[in-house]
Amino acid sequence: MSDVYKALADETRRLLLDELMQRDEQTLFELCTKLAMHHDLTPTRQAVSQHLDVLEAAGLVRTERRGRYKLHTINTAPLAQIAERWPTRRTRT
Amino acid sequence: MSDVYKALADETRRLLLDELMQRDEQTLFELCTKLAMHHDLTPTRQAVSQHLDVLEAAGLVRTERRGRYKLHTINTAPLAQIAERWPTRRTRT
DNA sequence: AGCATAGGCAAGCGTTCACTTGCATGTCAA
DNA sequence: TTGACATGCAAGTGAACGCTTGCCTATGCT
Repeated sequence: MSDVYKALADETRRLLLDELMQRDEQTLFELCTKLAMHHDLTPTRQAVSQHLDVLEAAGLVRTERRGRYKLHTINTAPLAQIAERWPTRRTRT
Repeated sequence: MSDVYKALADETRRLLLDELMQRDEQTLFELCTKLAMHHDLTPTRQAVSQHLDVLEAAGLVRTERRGRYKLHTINTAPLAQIAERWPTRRTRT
């Protein structure tokens, strides 16, 4: 779980998760394009690739090779555990 | 919210939140002691103080001065927003 | 085969971060 | 008032981080 928190610390990685929420199974180039179009971010392809590596190592992204394409899919499971660790205590009634 | 994610990136800060979940209104020294007792961590007082500053800046900790004591209390509200940003999609039925 | 496309590897660079050290401020009790 | 206690401020250091650059591998199409 330590890797999950570190993965979320970067804004670009959070935006990548946002884009994957919109649609699963996106390639590196698709995600690069959307960062530029939706968020005016123009990091290099390698930078985005490294971000995706971090997300995958944290278990937040699953990948699948299909021919020369590598498809990325979000996995929200680790995120649910964050809210569970520090649950909002019930207001005394 | 960006500060919230960065605040959570450090393990010591997450443990501080854990301790504040156990009991609110703890002083800097109390938290230092608990890090040592419960987690075998012995950072200096200043290091812990800086961590608490980060947590406060992120809105995850509220403080109140009472005489020479500064009491720290957790605020879980920002944490709930994390799970809301990337909700687990319902499995197709 | 030849070429374009999609992605991978690795070194280098500047910044941020966590931490320590040293000193200063403020509060309370005797 | 004096001393002990709780906290604050600031500079310095080493490591981690995000990013770029340059080159390499692999797949698919004509």
